[in-house]
Amino acid sequence: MRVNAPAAAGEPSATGGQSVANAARRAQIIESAIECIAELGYARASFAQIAQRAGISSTRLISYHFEGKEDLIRAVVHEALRAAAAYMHPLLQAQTSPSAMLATYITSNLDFIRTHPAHIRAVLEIAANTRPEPGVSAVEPDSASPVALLEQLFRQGQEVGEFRAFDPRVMALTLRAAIDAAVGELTARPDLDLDAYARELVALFDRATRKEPT
Amino acid sequence: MRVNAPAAAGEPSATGGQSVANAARRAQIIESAIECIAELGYARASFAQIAQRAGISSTRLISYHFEGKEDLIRAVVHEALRAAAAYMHPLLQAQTSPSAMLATYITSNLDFIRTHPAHIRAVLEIAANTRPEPGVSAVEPDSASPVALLEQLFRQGQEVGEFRAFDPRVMALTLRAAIDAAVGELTARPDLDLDAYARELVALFDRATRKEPT
Amino acid sequence: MRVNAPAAAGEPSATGGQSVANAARRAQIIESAIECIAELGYARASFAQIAQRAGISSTRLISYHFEGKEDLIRAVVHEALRAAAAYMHPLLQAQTSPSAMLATYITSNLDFIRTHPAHIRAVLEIAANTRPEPGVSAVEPDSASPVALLEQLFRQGQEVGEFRAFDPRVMALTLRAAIDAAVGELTARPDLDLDAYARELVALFDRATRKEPT
Amino acid sequence: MRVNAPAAAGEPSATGGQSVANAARRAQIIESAIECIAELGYARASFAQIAQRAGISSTRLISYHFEGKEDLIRAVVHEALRAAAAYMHPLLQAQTSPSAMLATYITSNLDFIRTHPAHIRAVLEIAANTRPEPGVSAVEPDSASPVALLEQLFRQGQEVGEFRAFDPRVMALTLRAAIDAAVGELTARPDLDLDAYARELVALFDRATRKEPT
DNA sequence: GATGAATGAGCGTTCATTCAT
DNA sequence: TATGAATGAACGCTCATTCAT
Repeated sequence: MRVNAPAAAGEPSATGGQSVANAARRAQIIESAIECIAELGYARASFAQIAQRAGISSTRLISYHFEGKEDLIRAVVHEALRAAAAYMHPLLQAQTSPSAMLATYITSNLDFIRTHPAHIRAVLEIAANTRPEPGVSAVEPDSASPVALLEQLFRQGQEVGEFRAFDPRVMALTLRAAIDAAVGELTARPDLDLDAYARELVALFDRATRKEPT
Repeated sequence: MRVNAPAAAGEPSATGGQSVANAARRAQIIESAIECIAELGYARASFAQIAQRAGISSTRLISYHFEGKEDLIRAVVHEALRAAAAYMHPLLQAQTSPSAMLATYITSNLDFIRTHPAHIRAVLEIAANTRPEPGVSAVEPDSASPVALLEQLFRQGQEVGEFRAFDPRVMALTLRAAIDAAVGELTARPDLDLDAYARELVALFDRATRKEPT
Repeated sequence: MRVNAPAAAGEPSATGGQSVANAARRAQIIESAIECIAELGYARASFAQIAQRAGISSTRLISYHFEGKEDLIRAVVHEALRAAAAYMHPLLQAQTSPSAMLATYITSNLDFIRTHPAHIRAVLEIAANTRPEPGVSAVEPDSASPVALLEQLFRQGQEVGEFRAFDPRVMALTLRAAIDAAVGELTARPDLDLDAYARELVALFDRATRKEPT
Repeated sequence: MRVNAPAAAGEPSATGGQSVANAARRAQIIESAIECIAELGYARASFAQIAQRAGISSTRLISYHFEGKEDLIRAVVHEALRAAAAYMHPLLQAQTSPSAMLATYITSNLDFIRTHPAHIRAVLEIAANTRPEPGVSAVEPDSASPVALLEQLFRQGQEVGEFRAFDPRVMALTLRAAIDAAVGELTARPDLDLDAYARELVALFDRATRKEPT
């Protein structure tokens, strides 16, 4: 008798090759989950709500395509970060200096927020509601996390002499928090001018990082 | 003649003069709630957990002293902000310039975080998990909110010519987010050097706000 | 150690001599209970609601003056029936024939309903929601119950030859039910013409009971 | 596209085509609810009691098959009235005159009471314990209510000259109340002779309605 | 690949009542 | 005579998940 099998027989696991139909269903459920979490908040985004919004008759379909709630949440975060990276990465790659990349990071991130507010809200809800198991960020496998990437950017700027001396991790945490705070503000005030917000943040972090002219 | 009193008879309401014993119990429950929320997260901080941690026999005692969960949460937020203000206010009042107040705000806030991490974590959990009813911040009556107070500080600094021209609200949101991010970092890395963190933030926001020397 | 004492020491029992202040409090609570039951229904007429409406700070005062909920309910029924009897009895006594008494019973009862709708509604709510313990009517000590009194009236009318032969108990139950149904109709349609209703019922039961003229 | 569907996904709704197994479970739960309400009274007929009597492991199964308690109660009333109508309707249709229909209504209704006492008791309990929202009978969609149907019968009898002039609504309310009172009497005295009771009521309402011979 | 049926645990809340002054 | 404080039990309801096709 099977006891501790992680996935039931006949059900697609989170990893490994799914069929095309499988993948389409998964994407549909993930999309529905993103909307639910963004709109209702993490706590109220139950399987029932997600299934209903996805036009699915039974919550069973969710547990069929995902190993459990945790698995679904992981997929939601993965999808949101993937979409953000897909939008921002090309723009960042086109920049030639760390300071230009910093400005582009802020601007393109707020652009992404404008076009994908639900994705962002969902990730923030999840991040706020998921207990970090000791030493493990629940959101990301750590080294590829947004904060780590920013840290790396700041370090590069310091190495090439464009940025002053500061703790790259503190600066990275602060920048991420600043951008995430813009999401909260946008939610509270939907008519917020994100372009102006971006310009403010660019100026703020430009002064905060730039090496003073001699 | 009172007709539609919102609170049930025989139970102390949230407002109005409680007896000493009453107030002590309330404080005990609030303290227990703060610990629970900080430790378990908002979602898992059930009445059962709170009662258990408070050494109370039944959850009924909580509903007896508070009108409902919402009322308890409100009391938790109120208590946490009150404690923070009680710690920071005297120090802020002792400063004579906006820039000095800014540095003091950051430093004293991180000091408070060090000594009252649970209070801070609880408020952040609550803020993250409470849907803001349109136009109404669930956490505070708005005008006295931490962000609004910072906004005022920045405006004063601009008026006296100490700070450069920037959007005071964006700066205020960013500073609050930066400090709150420090709480998250402290949770993930308990050995974090908060003094160093404070120095980094002071330098960061000093440069971000200060009018350039001519 | 006291175990099965029916009433706590120092507390007035339901029977026996209360002081004047005691009686006044009891009356106040009974009045409040009547209003609550009539307005909210039996199920929602909790001690909390009753105490609140009575302007009493604690439900403890109710359990102090009454042995328990059952005792309070009994007092409510007793008071309502007493008030009805006090109103109707003199009018009934003034009648000289059973048929006149029948008409007066109907008319005066609907008059009482008009002036004391809450009393009537409360009794009906209680009657509907109290399980009759085997062989015992929960509402009344039986022999003095409204139905029993009507039964006696019908029997007298038959003995003096005014009423035809019929089962007095069926007729009594039907008349009581007919009058109680008027209360329900009045609740649903507050503008109901009770005088007309009374005339209809008088005609109905006059024909139902009267011995046909030869 | 469905957006605000009231029922949770994955659970069968009260309306619409259920599967056979679904319908059977629903019927089983309804039956258990009828017995519980009839036996314990409305207030004590909790999900726990109903589930226990139905031999169901958890109350969750009830919330699974019904949208909530209100929905279950609605189903109980519907089922009871349906069963009564199914029994009485053919017999009523076979009658050719209003007065014959009146007698048949009384007789067949008491017959139904004899064979389905729990159904009747349950409906009466529900009717007594459900607050009628202003203008809306909680029990029935009004136009098809038992009282309305009787009203129509009396009106027809008046039109064909069989019944005297009286208010049809008062007569209808009185007849329904008279029959319902028989249920109460049967509960208090299980050995009641319902045939005799029916004969008494037939005679009573025959005299109450019939046009006097000239 | 998909589904209906079923489940135990937990939620916040309300209940009448008792304890201790 | 009156009261605040405290209590265990029960309520309807929602949760993610498992069983059996």
